[in-house]
Amino acid sequence: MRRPTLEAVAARAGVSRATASRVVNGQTTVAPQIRDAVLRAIDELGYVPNPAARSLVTQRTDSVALVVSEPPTRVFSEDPLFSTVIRSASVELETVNKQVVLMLASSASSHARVERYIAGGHVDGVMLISMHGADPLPAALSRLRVPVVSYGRPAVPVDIPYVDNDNVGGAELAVRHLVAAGRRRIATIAGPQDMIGGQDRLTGYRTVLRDSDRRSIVAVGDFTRESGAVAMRQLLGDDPDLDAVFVANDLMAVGALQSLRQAGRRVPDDVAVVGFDDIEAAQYTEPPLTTVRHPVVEQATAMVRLLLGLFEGGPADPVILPTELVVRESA
Amino acid sequence: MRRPTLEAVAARAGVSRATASRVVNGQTTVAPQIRDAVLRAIDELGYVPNPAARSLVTQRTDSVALVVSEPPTRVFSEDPLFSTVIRSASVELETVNKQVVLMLASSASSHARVERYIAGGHVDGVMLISMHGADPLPAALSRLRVPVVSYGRPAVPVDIPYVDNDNVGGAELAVRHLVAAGRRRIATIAGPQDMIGGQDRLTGYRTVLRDSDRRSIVAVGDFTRESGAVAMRQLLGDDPDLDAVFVANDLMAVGALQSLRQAGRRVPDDVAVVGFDDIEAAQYTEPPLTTVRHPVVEQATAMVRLLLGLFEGGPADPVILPTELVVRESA
DNA sequence: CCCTTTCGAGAGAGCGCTCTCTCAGCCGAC
DNA sequence: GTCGGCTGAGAGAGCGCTCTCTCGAAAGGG
Repeated sequence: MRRPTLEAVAARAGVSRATASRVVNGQTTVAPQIRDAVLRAIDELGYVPNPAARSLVTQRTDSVALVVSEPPTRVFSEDPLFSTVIRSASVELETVNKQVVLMLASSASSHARVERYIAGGHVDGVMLISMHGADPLPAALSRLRVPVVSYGRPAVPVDIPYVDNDNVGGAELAVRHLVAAGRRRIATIAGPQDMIGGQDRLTGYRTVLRDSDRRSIVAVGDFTRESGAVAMRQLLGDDPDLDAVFVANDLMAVGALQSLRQAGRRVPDDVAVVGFDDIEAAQYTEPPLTTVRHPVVEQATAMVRLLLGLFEGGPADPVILPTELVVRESA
Repeated sequence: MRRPTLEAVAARAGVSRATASRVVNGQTTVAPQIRDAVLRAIDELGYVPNPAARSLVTQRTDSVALVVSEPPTRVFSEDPLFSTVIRSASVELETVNKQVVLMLASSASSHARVERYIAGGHVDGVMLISMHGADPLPAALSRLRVPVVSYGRPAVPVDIPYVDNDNVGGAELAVRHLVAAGRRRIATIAGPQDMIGGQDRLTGYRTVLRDSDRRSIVAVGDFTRESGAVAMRQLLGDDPDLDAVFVANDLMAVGALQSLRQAGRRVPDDVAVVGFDDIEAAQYTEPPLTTVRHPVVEQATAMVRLLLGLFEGGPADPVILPTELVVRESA
């Protein structure tokens, strides 16, 4: 009781296997009545092409890997960003009938697995989400002669086209907003300095502060809520008179708000807070969080398009998307 | 400049293709020195087996589909549950060297796509996450003669083994806690009644209220934060004297807390609140949310094991995991 | 009316692998 | 010394599909 093959379809329709194949693949050089006969046979037999046989000869698989190269327990489940990227990329790939193979590359052993898998030709291309500077995967994959694109600029210089948002510009937007509101002592909770987002957002902060003749007050977190709370306490200890803080992502900003509340500071009256990312939760904090929005969905979509472009021999130029300040009540 | 084939490996090692294949697949009937010669050839050539050719003959693909059958915009990105399930399932499948193909089946057209894909034999089995009663996918997939398991009991009776938590028992735990605390007017914000979780949690609530001689006060939400806020306002309108509310999931509970705050009710002094799910955010609400925890990671892991068991001809019995009350400050 | 062009359909050679069948060689046993 | 059994290796048939090449027939031009 096997599945019907193209051979069976051809036999039933009274044509050759080649002709049946032509119909299945939508070639136009088939006479209408023959085409109909084949389609009828396909329908009656419930024929579905065998993808393994097909990709054996075409050398294509019509699926792409989405590699999330982060310790999954920490980032993946907590940060809604990942779900959004995965969802948007899936939706976009669906439109061109390609599948997403999801791979989590957390440990060194899974790195090896991913490499082997990609090298095996299971997929036509790779979308890589990796923010850590120390990550060896971008370099390893770029050596594999498989089309690779990255969500976010790779932290190490490597020849992979990427789609990113304007982290520096976004941070500048945020800090300029605080300056314009007359804040004098503007601190920042920076992200990890081995991540591009962490670096660039700190750069933006520094640039604006320098230009507006203010002193920088920096604490460093690791993009988790908890680290934001800790960093905020530290900042308050370092400079009890600070009147604003730019936090490099919303998750840490939520933690910072918590610490400010515990320290008896009113937001925004005593301390103004601006975050970065505009995650869902930013709307529901007390008070609602002013933050820098970057177009996650568009970025994911652009990444998919970039990869599809690569398949066709298109250009491999990075794409940078603009950011936007969303003013709520926290600043 | 093609990739090396098994033929090339065999030639270099001076053996037949069959012997090279034996080495690659770890068969023991190969003499040590020949085995070493083959391994050396593999290493020198950088040989990686072609998965399409292999699965053409073995009829296996070593990958499984994870089908998320929900309108993705609404549930997927907002509910951290999904990320956790996806992550846990991926990690578990990694241990047996199988890949996850992620498929979002939101619209009718994507349902068809998923069906075609599964029918095409792209994957060895399917893990289905579908909570909606009206969803035709579980029934469709169960007809396909492919091993299928479900995360959560399918809403329509269909012959698919599943892994679920004890929704009824969990709700009873929550409501009994409120009764024990001396609450008299215990309302509930139920989930959608076309979802199993929605139904069962309401059943649990009703059972305990009946047994403890209290009147039930019900509003229905759709598991989103927003709907929780709306339902809470409605409940306060219906019965301003209510002193407790059991909310069928944490996301709605967060919305409910917001409405309670806006209505000037203190939690838990005026109104006690118990949620369900124990999502990350439950720890960070004002006040921290008392809720029913169910083991999401374990459930996902059990689902994978169930599917792997099916591959080996194992039993197809549903698995029900216990729930646990996490007491924080809201009740 | 014949030859060339075009169009539609078939034949058949692979794609790279697994796996059964076959067989050579070597051992021990009678 | 011969024979049976067993181990290790090769030959070769497919898995189901695509795609080039070939060819017949119909159509059009000289």
